[in-house]
Amino acid sequence: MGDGSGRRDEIIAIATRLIASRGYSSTTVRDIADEAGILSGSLYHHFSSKEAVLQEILRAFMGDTLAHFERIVASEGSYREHLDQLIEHAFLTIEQRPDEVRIYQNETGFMMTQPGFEFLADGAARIEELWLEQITAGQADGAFRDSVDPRLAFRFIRDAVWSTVFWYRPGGSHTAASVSENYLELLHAGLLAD
Amino acid sequence: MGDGSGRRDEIIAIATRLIASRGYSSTTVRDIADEAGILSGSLYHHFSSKEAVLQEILRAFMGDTLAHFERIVASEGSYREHLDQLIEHAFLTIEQRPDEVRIYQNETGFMMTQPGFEFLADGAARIEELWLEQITAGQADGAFRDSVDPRLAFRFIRDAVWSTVFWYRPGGSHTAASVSENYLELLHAGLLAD
Amino acid sequence: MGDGSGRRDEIIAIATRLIASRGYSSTTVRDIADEAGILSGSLYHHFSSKEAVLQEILRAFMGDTLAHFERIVASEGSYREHLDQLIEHAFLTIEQRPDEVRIYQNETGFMMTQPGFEFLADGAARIEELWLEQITAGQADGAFRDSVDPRLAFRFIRDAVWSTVFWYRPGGSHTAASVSENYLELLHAGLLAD
Amino acid sequence: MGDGSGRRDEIIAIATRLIASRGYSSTTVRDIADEAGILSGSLYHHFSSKEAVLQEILRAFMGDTLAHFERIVASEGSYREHLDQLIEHAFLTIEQRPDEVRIYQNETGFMMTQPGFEFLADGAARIEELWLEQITAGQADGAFRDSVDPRLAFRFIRDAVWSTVFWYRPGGSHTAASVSENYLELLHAGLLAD
DNA sequence: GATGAATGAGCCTTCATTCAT
DNA sequence: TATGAATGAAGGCTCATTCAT
Repeated sequence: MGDGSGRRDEIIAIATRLIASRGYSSTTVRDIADEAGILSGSLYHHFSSKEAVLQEILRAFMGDTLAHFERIVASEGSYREHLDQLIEHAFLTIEQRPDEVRIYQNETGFMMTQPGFEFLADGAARIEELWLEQITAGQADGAFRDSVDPRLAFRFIRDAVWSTVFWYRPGGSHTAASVSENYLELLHAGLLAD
Repeated sequence: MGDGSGRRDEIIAIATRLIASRGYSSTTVRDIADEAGILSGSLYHHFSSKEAVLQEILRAFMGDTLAHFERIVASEGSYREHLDQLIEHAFLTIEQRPDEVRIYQNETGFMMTQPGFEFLADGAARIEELWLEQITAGQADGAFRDSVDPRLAFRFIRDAVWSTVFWYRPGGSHTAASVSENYLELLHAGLLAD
Repeated sequence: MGDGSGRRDEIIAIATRLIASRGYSSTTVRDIADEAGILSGSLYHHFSSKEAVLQEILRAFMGDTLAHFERIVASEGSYREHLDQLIEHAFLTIEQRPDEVRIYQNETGFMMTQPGFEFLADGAARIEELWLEQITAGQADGAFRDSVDPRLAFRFIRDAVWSTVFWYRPGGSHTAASVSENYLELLHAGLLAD
Repeated sequence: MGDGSGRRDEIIAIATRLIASRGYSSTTVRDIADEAGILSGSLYHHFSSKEAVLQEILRAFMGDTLAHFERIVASEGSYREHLDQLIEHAFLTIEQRPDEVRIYQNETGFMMTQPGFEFLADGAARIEELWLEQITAGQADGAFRDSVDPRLAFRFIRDAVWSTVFWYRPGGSHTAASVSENYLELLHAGLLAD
């Protein structure tokens, strides 16, 4: 990752920015080529199709995210610490690679079922499995409230956290860290006063 | 609402279903016309443009949602009760009008800035304001934990709740009511065991 | 001519105004119907087609013009007086029925060859014939310079005069009468000083 | 002028012929593409829109005409000689580039006010100015009859001369030169015998 | 006379993709 | 690697016209 043929990486970077802001189907091959300073037909020397570009973007994102998640749950620490780290890593990703997160959030739903994008469903399944293990184990050892369906808890957290990419803007009234902190507090203890 | 000219309403219903499942830009005027049993050009007897169809769908949805929300906060009850009712109404809407919710979730981001869709930004702003009033008032009277930024709390809830439309399917292992119940518990008391 | 069924005449009047200002092919049946306060389909109770409307406008215009021209050349007076009267009548028509003149000038070229519009070519031929008689006769009796091809003289005058409809606007620096006067002087004696 | 990219020039030539004979709005992009032996969509590789084609045709015509006119009035010679040369150049243009003249005559009225076609009004204004200078100067030095409004004289000549494009056909009973000669005589000395 | 709904043909334009050079 | 030209399919939309009510 990173040793790519220069031009290819440039194009991926441009495509990522464009697709994140306009959506995949509204971003044309010409848009991408224009910003790369070449003709649209010339893109096909680097990628076999428009879909292949998206695939590459999503595959890299999914791979990295999964790898990080696996590393976290494999590390030392309590289930609660793991959960917090998973969440914190999500916020870190949103801060560092917002375009990829936006693309993932926007396009994954429609693409997941397309041929060639099976890795999306597979990855998502593995991620859910991995979170579920932490939550159920944490419920079993008394760390987490066990009246809540683990699957629902996972989706609750996942959706709340990753959705922040659509409105969080660095330089606003919150830093990524302060959003993370607030969210963790809500997640830990809820909204009701003690 | 309800007195519609029959054919128009039929077309809106078809368009709603199609746009919800394929996305606005991937749904063609021909798709809609085909399902309505007419030629694509004939759609323009009923609507001035494809965008006008989307506008009508979103406007109705936004209007109804806003009206319900206003009614809830204007009703008797504590801030906490109001918040719970707002959330429960969201889940009810997701159950009863999932296609409209899906469309709203998917298309609002890109459309909000388009001319003719100003009502989206206006409505969203009013909704945020209305939730914020409940949260801040509830913090002031001690019902809600006041260490959390009300705006972040609102977005946290909003994103977690409305996102369920993308994966909740009636007839699965959860009813809308049980999802609602689990989410409320998490929201109230958090994930950590007492 | 003139006793028409009210509604018909209204529609003809509207169509005349519209076609004069936008051109025949850019004026839609809907444009006309809108201004008449009816639906476009309802126009077909009055006219069998869009072309029929144009035909009626042009037929009336051609008929009136031809009738006037015939009356002039049949009246008492010298060839030169006749020629002046023909020209003056053209200016009068431009002042009183500019929309019809504009339509005639714009659409006649393309329409003349269409089936149903043979009256245009026929009328134009009769008009040319009628002018030519005056010019050749005037040349024969010494009133007109005979070094000029009569046919060219006719077209020269016709084109110069009728073209004024495209730029003459009442209320400007010239009245129709003063334009007529200037043109007659140029036509009589030319631009060169004596 | 002349270095054009081959294909582009071919297409412009085809479009010029077609638009001249059918009118701009009745000439379809398909018509043009068919004659060029390509698909209609392929035209957009060369031109950004149908309007852009018309714009290019008219811009070239206006530019050339204006340049010639400027050269004439800047040359040595009396006002009368200049005027005659202006007229003769118009006839030459009609003979050599009749399609462009036809398009200019037919479409300029409606297009002049469209965005992107401002050069038409600008050019027309400059041409009028340039003719007016000759006429008024010629009146001042006694060459031209000064009882005629120069503006009316200009329009009289302009309309009579350029209108010939609609009926002049080479190979008929007149050559362009003989039409030119007759018109000049009429313009110089009028129709009345001395 | 008019409405309301629809037809059918066609229009301009966009876009991913291909391929000879 | 890139260009330049083109394809082929489709897309949103317009418009004259028809016809049952």
